[in-house]
Amino acid sequence: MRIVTWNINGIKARLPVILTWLEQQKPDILVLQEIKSVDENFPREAIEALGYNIETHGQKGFNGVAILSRLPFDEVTCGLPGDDDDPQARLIEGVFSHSQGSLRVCNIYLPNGNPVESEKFPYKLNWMDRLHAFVEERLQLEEPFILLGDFNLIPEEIDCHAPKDWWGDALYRPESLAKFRALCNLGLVDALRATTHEQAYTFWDFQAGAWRRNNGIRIDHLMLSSQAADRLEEVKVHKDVRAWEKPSDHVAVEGRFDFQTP
DNA sequence: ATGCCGGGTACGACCCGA
Repeated sequence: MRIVTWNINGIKARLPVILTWLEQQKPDILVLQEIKSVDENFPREAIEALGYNIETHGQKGFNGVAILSRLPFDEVTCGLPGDDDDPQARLIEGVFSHSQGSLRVCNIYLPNGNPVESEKFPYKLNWMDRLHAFVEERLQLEEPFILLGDFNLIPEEIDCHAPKDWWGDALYRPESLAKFRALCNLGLVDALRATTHEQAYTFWDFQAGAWRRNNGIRIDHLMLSSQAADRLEEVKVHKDVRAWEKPSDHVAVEGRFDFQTP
């Protein structure tokens, strides 16, 4: 089973790229961040025509997440618990069946948090506290669980081109990384780092020739419960899509697992 | 380089992203 995360930076602007890529790659599950669309305007028909079930959790203008799946959804959860007044659409989770049981796939768009002096940074840290509590509960289920998406976190020096330039940014500073490590220490495995020690960026800024100069960062992750990590076969960063016409600034990151569909 | 590009809203010019 192939499960992919991709921050597509606007579903409307990216639809041709997504459709072409889905036809080529045919992943079992594709989770999207930054759909920047309300649920009613999500282009369902074109994607359903390729054989996908769709669940969205959108909002007007910004953020928004979605799950596309060849498998039927057994359950869907929208929104991160812990603050009923939070209007930002940043989490959607689906539960699916495989031949040995269930698989829980939780798609997140973790807040960026910049600028650090603004209210956006404490929002990020608070969101991570809420995520920690949520994941702690999920792991108690002791089932295959995949937490994936745009984490807006650079885990280590190797995951950015110029660590000294990034240090202090909301994506790479002590408070953010301490919470990320605490999350990992609940028992989540970073799928890419479990399979390679090589540098593997997932984002290159549109500006300043970042792609041409390979000035990238790794912030899109698949984090696995032990029950999911035991089934991990391969991780692939679909770097080629960054060079397509009208690309997103992020690329797709795929985990291949040996779950068999019923 | 505290926004150079690119997408959003909405139709002029800001907001937002990493």
